[in-house]
Amino acid sequence: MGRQPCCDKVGLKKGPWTAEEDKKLISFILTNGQCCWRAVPKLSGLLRCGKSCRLRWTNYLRPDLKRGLLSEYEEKMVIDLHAQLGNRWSKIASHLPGRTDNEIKNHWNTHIKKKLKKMGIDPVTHKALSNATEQTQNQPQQQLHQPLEEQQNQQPLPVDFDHKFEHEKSQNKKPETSFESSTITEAKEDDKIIAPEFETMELMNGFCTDEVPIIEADEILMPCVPSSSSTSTSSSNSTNFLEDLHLPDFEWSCNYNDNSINNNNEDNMALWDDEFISCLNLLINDDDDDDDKKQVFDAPLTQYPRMVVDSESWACGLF
DNA sequence: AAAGAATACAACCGCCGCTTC
DNA sequence: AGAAGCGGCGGTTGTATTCTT
Repeated sequence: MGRQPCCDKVGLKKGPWTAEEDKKLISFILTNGQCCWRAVPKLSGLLRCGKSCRLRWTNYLRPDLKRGLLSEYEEKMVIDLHAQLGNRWSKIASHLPGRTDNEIKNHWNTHIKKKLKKMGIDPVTHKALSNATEQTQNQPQQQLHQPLEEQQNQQPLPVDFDHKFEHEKSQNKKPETSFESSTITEAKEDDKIIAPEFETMELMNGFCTDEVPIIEADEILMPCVPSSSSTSTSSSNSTNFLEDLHLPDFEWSCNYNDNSINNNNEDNMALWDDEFISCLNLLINDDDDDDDKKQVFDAPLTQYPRMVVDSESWACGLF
């Protein structure tokens, strides 16, 4: 006998989330933390299944998400990680703070794939397209989940490491991957840090940087001030109301993923600062007359003991 | 200006491994 | 021990937006 079903699937709402639903979900999670997703819809009054709530939160509502296009640096990270991990988007995403697997997957399918093809690189094998095309055309589905071991035998084409990224790397806080010690053979296990090897990559010189707006590092890691450069062109009526409200962007700790240092939580994230909280107040209280919701975020942060605000916990989806 | 095509991305679906009972 | 649920993941789809003609 297993557990109770997560939700009876009758009468559940599907499709795009409304601002009202978002508010409910945010309010619930900020006051209760992420407990079991099964319980979230019932307790928060949402007519969604827990899975849908989790997805909405992790892919869209989480305050630690970066918005906008992936920077060139991030894009190269993705390419290199993809060369090593294949379509394991969540693993790839775990190396890119503030990015979700869904976002990376979408970006890969819409931008990077095309770029690589344009550059003559097969996006699946990361080898020169002339050979790889024939291969993939003959065996179209085969390598989507190519095992790591196999990929290690098919090293990606060498790509030059653009000096621009040296700069971006230094600006972009310390990446959790170590570029210096990187070789593909170091990628022993999925969960170990897998280091890109940009130093030896030369093909990236052909990267069409003019096709993609370059986001400078200081645009990616904004200080915690309301963003005036939201990428949203359609404001107001969408479910994208978080952007409309110009919630503060989010700054990762320099020592993201550095367990030895992360014990000291309070310095790690500037997320829950006063400004963010006041934005949330706006978010929750802006249009309803539901008085008992008001002041939810007026209280000091210490009243939310379940929220551990270090970046690692956020990254792990834990409170 | 309008229509059709292309693009971007949020959300869903289904599978899988782990956990619970 | 094994049936069944849960959470997470990757693939796919639907739709809104942007671009092109």
